[in-house]
Amino acid sequence: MSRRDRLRAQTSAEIKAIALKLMADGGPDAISLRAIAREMGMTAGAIYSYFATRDDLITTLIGDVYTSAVDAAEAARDAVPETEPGGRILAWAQAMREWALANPEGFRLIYGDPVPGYRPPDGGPGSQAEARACAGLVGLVAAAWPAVQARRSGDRAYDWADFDPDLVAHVREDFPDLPPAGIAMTLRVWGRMHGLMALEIYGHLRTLIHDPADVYRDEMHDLIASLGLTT
Amino acid sequence: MSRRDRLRAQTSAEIKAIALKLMADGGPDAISLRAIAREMGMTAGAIYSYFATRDDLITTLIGDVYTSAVDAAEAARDAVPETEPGGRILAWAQAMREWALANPEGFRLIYGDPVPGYRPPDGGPGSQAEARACAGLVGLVAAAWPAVQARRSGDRAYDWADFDPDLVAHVREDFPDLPPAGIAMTLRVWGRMHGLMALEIYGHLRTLIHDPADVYRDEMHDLIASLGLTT
DNA sequence: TTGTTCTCTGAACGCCGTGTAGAAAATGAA
DNA sequence: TTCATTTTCTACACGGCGTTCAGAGAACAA
Repeated sequence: MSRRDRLRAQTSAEIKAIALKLMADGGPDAISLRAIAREMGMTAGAIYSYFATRDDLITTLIGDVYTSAVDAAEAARDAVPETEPGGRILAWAQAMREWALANPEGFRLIYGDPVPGYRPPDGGPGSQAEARACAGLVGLVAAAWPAVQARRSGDRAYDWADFDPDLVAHVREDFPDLPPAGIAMTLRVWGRMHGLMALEIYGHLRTLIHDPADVYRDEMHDLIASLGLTT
Repeated sequence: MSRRDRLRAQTSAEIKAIALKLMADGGPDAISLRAIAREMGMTAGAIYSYFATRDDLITTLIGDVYTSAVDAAEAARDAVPETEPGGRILAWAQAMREWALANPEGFRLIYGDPVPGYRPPDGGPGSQAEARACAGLVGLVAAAWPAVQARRSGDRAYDWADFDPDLVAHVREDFPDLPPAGIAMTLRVWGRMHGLMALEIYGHLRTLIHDPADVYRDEMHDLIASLGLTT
């Protein structure tokens, strides 16, 4: 790695760091090439030596931010022994919510419209982080599957063909005992964790309840119970 | 209502209609005063005779769009007899999802970051429509409350003081038998309906599952069952 | 040293929201 | 009808944005 490469990596990291700072201060909309360049004592055009377009920069940021969120969730999950699948789910859920509250703009970046006009590319670093998050959730559901199976009833019969082939391949390799319905259940779990979190971050609960933490905790306990687990 | 007032109302309606069309075509970001004026054969400044600022227009649009969503949900709910509280919940949920799929940009407008830099005012028409939606959900939960109460356990003890005074006043007037925990349960129901919908609209399920409809239906059936109801 | 590659500037283009000054039109009273 | 008032709209300006492009200058490899 030559000196030039080092400088390049350093500048690239500085661009991303300033972008994150701007986002933390003024929301995702505050990420503008001109503002970043201003902060760095450069002109906006110079950034095009590092990122082909603004959306490229956003895509990279989404990957970084998403990765940090999943890191936090995985760490919290792994702090609970595997013998407590319910506790691991709760830990994951709470870690995600706490991360979201600490990084609301990051949450918007990942799960909302990141920035005016941005459209996520297929297979970007954001997708990779999302795949990691999805894999983590599948693992949590797989660990609970024996309990889940005992109470499931009335759900639609799912087939591997209902899901993305890549996802199916990973799941069947890592969790050979999990049937297609396990993926469907994973998506439901994800949705259930996401719902109250999204409403809270986007301010829809703020005017209704003083502290949504208890409601979220109750909901997660009910989720775990509905999977046939205990905490 | 004078001729001038009529013309004014008509122009105002045209501005909103064009804004909605632009939004449907190119997403919420496509709503720009200049684009609207261009479409109307006017200059951007003229719009300031009708809306003090762009955010004012957005606020009005949010109110309209939210109202149309709640109208759809209420109509679907009322098509199911009151003797089937579970069916009414399902109808509401399905109507909401179908509305969201038919108006994804509207969903983003209501539940996401509507437009760069926009911050919702307190007590705007959006809040009113949200209050209607909230009231509808409280009603659904209140109708199910006897069944819910029989299965609830382990939840935190809630107090009226935990919630917004206005909301509490309305609830206690309309549903005198509903305890504070009923509001908490309503928020949980809302979150549960919202989660998968938000993930789907923002494209996070698209790459994982071909048709999220079944997963959403299963989740809503489980929600209804968890309230002690049947469908 | 020379030739190449990379980085950055500065200016330009066309978008945007927002103001302001003044023209033009509609209105209501005399 | 005439005139003053109110409302609506244009024209222009300001600063912001992403993006492109020619060219200056520095860093590199030979």
